[in-house]
Amino acid sequence: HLECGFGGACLAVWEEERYPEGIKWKFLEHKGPVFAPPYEPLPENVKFYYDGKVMKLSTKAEEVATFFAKMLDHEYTTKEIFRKNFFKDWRKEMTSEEKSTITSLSKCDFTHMSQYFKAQSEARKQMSKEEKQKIKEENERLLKEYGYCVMDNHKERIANFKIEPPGLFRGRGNHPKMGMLKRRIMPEDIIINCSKDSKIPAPPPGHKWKEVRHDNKVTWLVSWTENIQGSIKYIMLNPSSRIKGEKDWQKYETARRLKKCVDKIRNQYREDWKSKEMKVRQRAVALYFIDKLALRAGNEKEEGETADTVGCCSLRVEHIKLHPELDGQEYVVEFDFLGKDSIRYYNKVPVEKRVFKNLQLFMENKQPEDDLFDRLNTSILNKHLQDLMEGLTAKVFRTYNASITLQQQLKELTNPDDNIPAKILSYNRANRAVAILCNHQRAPPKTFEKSMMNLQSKIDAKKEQLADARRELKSAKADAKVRRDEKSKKSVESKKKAVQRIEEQLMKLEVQATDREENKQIALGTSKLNYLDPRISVAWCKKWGIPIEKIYNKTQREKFAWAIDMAEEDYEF
DNA sequence: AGTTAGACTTAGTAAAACAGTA
DNA sequence: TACTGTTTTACTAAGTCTAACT
Repeated sequence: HLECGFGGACLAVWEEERYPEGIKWKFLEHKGPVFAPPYEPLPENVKFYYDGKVMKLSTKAEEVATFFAKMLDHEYTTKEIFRKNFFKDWRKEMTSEEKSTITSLSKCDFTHMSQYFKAQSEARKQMSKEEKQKIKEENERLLKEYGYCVMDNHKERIANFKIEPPGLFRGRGNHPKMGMLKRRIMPEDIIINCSKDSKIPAPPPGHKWKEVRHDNKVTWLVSWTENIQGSIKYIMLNPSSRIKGEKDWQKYETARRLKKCVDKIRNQYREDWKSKEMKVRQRAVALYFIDKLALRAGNEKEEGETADTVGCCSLRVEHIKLHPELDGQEYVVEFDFLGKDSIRYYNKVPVEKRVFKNLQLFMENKQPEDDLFDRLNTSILNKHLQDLMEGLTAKVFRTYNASITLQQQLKELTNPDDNIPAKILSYNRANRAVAILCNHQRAPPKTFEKSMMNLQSKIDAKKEQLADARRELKSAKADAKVRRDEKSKKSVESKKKAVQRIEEQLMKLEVQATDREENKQIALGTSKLNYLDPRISVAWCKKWGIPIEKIYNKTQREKFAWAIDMAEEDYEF
């Protein structure tokens, strides 16, 4: 309570009990995962052709073939790496006979299979209401049975209780493993984690779990090893759960602690730009980028295992260009690299002279593919940060800068005289400033142009409606002047109201248009969900009388329940 | 100090659900 | 009621960071 400043009255779920260091729970009971439905072989009449001739595939080979057939319309089935990886893995599933016959992917004809799946999905769309209802009910039953667990004294929602079905791997960007077969996960691959005194979930009949363990130092319920990267996948709780909410709260508290010492840290790294030690200078310049530009830390990645993307510490010489002068500004650094998810980061930033000179130094005698910060990695950087503040790591700067930006922008942009839609536009703009800072992008929605046109025609229609209403008001006024009776006075009043109402509607539409246009390629969700201290938003809503539902939908309100409960209108990040 | 496994957060996209309208 | 555009949810890949190990 001292920490949250909430006083003794709060007995919210997320802070009712403190565990000793590292202990995550005392009791954990769940039903285990839901497996992907077994493969259903194609009907006899759906054919696969090799080299122009019908060929009946073994069940295993057929299953993998259907994965490819389902993706046929996608551009990546034309990519060489995808095809090569797919074919290699597909051949592993073939019988020796199939292997000797099928030697070239380009001779494979999946079009009939593809048509069949298209027809299937068409049929699914055309299903009757009753059939759809039945499916919905089945899903609800599954959720009810497997979608919840008991952790300590609470029934909690599980985030992903379904095991990922087999299919073809498609990484993002230019991924060297695209097209590889993601194998089917069996109970024998699964590790169950639950408490000893709980009812241990039963494996499907005829199967066994790989292991059942009782580790209360971790939060996951189920894990398995995935075959593409060999990494571990987990089933964990929903963001609305106590265990996630508490962690989220902690994250923002760490960022708030950074707020208290960020000036000192900034002074420190500016000093370090002058250090005799190259390692210290590199660390200081990198930290400056992380702080100023909200770059990610940039761990090393194994070459050939993933797409070639970088973060701050892994920047290479080829990713920046130095301009002593550009467009009337001095010491401009031009960044151009692929970050997480192969999203391009492109930015031209004027920097301080010392930073610029240091960068020139770091780049001396290097090839484009050499590391910019050759004496630095995330581990060195984070160790240093740890010394500056307990719990400080590179990512805290992103959280801190995102949240502080939201708070500043809200202060700056909110106009007390605005109505609610206009205030919400201001909120979205503040949110947008953060999304731009963090480089959260999205592909422009496929229907974007069309939807803008629709909105514009709505606006035009509304304008005409407004003009009509005004004309009517005018004539009613004239009429009232002549007649001077109650009835015509009343008519003027109601016409006035009508004009007002339409004006408001028009304004709302125009605001919506602006908002949408500005948002074309920017994704607000990621920052809202992961970087913005929700208490800032809650406080803002309280201060301006905006219903919280206008800012957070149901899921978001569940995730941020702790903040909605905690924050008052005077909350300061 | 470097390497790797493990656990957890952050990320964009596709599918599903919903809401508004013809 | 069917359709269409928008919002929400599901999905799972791709990061960060710690700790154990060498």
